[in-house]
Amino acid sequence: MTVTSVHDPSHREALWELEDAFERGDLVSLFGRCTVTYEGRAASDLGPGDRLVVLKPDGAALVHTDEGRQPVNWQPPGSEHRAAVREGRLRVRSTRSNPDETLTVRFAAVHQLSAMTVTGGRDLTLHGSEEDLRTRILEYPDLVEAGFEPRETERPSSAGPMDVFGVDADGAPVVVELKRRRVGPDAVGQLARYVRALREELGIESGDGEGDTGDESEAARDGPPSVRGILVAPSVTDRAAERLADRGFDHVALEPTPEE
Amino acid sequence: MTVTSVHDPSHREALWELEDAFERGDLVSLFGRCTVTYEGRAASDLGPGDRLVVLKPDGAALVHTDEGRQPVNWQPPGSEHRAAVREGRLRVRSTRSNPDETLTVRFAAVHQLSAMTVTGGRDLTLHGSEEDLRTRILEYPDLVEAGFEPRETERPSSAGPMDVFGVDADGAPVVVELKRRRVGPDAVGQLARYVRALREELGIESGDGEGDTGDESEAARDGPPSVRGILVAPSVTDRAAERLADRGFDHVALEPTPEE
DNA sequence: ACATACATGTCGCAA
DNA sequence: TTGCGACGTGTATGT
Repeated sequence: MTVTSVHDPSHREALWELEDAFERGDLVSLFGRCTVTYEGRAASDLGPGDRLVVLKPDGAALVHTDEGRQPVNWQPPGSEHRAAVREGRLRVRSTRSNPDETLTVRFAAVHQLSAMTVTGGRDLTLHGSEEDLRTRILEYPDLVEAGFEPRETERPSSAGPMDVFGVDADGAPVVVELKRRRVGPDAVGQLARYVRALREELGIESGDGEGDTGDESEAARDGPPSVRGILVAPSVTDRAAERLADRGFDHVALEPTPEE
Repeated sequence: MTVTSVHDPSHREALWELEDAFERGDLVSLFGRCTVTYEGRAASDLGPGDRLVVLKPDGAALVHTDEGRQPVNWQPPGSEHRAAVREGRLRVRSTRSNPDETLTVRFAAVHQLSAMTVTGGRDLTLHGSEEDLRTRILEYPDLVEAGFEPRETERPSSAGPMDVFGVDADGAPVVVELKRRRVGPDAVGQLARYVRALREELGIESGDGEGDTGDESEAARDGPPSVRGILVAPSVTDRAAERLADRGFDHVALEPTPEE
């Protein structure tokens, strides 16, 4: 079954098993009492305690306590695991460069070590992402607005690619920003950057500005159609709604997948 | 030693051990061949393969393949684990509400099950965060600018709390936005929101505007001191630098911790 | 519970 | 390699 398992190994036994597991490219799970130090983008110290250490053949390292979704310490894939016995204790060290980072786990005791050769798929099929929302809109553009016509996705601009570019029923250019979930003010800023970039590109006077003082939102009412901005998201926070209004943008409430 | 470990248990044995482990509040590590389905904020399916499943007493659940720092599937803390045998197979299900989410792991075979009662600290001391950067600046304000005087941290505004508020050598109000690492355009937008909010609050005409057309950044030279914006970060991207210039903001290159 | 911003975010993609 | 934005982001904090 290609699973190795050792209960309460000596530090030296644990070292042998670890080195064999690294050699085989196994996924390793290590229970033990240990301290952890990290130095790299930041630096951290973790005092003695029981933890679960996971060492992956791709270089990823995870140190988990009994709480939280996040590891208390970790190392990204691409790192290199090394094990050694120093002063009679097992020490596992994972390092990478760019940036230079080192994770060191020093064991007071190893309670359990397991290693498994992994086979089988790792492809996840996910539904409900922003891409699903885009697909949905391209298939049913009227969900955005009656008469809306998508022209391009990921359209490039000086501010980066806009999610969907199209024209409204009056032929006015429309920038659509998609979010799969409720959004805050940041998304409005993003949309604003795209709209602004497109206005510059099209040589349109930014008549309604960026709403810097919040009192210019009516400037676009009468003139020729400028570039419109539409934020498509399930919902928006109050502050986001304010900023949308300031900028003269619209919000369309839409879920990435149809409601049941 | 409070570690339970079972090699190649039957599905029913695995169930018993799991239930005991849940009862004890153990941290569980489970090697096995399984499929995973998730339904909640999104929905996903994962075909058969060998995986490491971690079940924490706080409700967190993690499904790891042999690759990546991130679990391929998970459930946040606060969820409830339940185990059962259905059609002769072990099934582990973790659910939570708000939002309603369910993670289901169906095992074809359990290779290894370990459970550990966790003791010891889980407090991490971390250095190099944004808070360290703030501390550094409050201690040595000249790092921001000669004559800079911090007045308040987390100062409230209609756009949210600004990292540091102070005055420059001329007595002009200054909003400082801190970032612990190299930043993109989003950070400039954040700073702009705070500056804008403070200008409104102080009743200052936004004379130098937002630099919408990029040619007004000198407007503030002669008039009374307006609100300045300073972005303190190790470095900025080109696009962020552009936006800083547009808005008439300054960038100060500074690391969260002194260089060695 | 909601809103907001940080994070050693991680991850994927494109220039 | 860097830049940029999505993510079932998670996590803490304030309201």
